[in-house]
Amino acid sequence: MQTKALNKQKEPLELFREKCRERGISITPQRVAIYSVLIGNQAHPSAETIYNRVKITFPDISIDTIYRTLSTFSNMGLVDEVEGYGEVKRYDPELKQHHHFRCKKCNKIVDFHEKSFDNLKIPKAIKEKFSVSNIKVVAEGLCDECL
Amino acid sequence: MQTKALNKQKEPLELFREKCRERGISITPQRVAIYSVLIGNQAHPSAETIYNRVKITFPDISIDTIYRTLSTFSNMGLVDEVEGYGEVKRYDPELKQHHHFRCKKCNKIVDFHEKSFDNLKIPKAIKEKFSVSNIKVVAEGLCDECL
DNA sequence: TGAACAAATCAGAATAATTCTTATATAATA
DNA sequence: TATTATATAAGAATTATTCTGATTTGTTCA
Repeated sequence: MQTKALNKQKEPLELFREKCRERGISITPQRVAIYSVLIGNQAHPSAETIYNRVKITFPDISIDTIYRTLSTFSNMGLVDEVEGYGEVKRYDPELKQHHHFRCKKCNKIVDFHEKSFDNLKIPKAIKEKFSVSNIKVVAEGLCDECL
Repeated sequence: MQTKALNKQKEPLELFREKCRERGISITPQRVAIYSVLIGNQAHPSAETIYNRVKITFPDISIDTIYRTLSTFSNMGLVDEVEGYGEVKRYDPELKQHHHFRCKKCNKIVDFHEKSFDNLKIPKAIKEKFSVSNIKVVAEGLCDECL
């Protein structure tokens, strides 16, 4: 059924448009293209990766637009910047609570869900001093390909 | 008592020398100086920060030596590279299991200890596919200064 | 619908972090 | 103490990211 496949795309794009309107952010074709690349992307892409994908349909887009747009999306809460280790920035379009496995060799980040990790109690010492908006578990090691 | 203060320095340095000998890594004055700066440093310093500290006693040291040495230390398991968000690399000399709070604004990373987080069970799906060497909890939000 | 204006884009320069290259110096070892 | 492999300094090179300035484009509202 084609309808279902189409809906998968349509829904988040409509959400995107709404969020833009709410915040008075212009809906430009570039932003739509970048957001479309992000939707459902599980690979925590870098700006460079996104740039290469968007260029296919948007050959004249500038890398600066990618960076600025990702920064805008991050401020809007449409994507998260996720932990790397001093290499390049990585972006995650998954907004539901989840956790990360990270490969120490190739820096791949893999999402996983685990209910028992979703309600960890923040220690008093931290909670009293800082304002914690999110808590996640990060497992580190070697991925299947690097093993 | 001066003795106590001195011992604090002497012990980890001896450990450092041993690890170097084990691995056949030369013990150079530069490496000793860099390791000394790291010992007990809770601030997850960057290469730049370490460079500035080491330069006080070692004015001619090269930034490249700092980078190479930190990389060597990381391979030796003397320090960990810790999660940042695409800014600069950060290093952590704390080897005991611990967890991190990270400020989303100033990128400060604060260690904390919480026994109940030390034995989280890695989900089967992850464990079966990857080799996990360490698991930690990362809390994110705003620190006291940024609030 | 179509001007007007603020906001967004492109292109390329600038900056900052990190790594590489090469010649020299030094730690380890016999 | 001489030998040799390793480490270092200096500066060039590379890469990621941001900035600048001129141009274009969404959005708004008459």
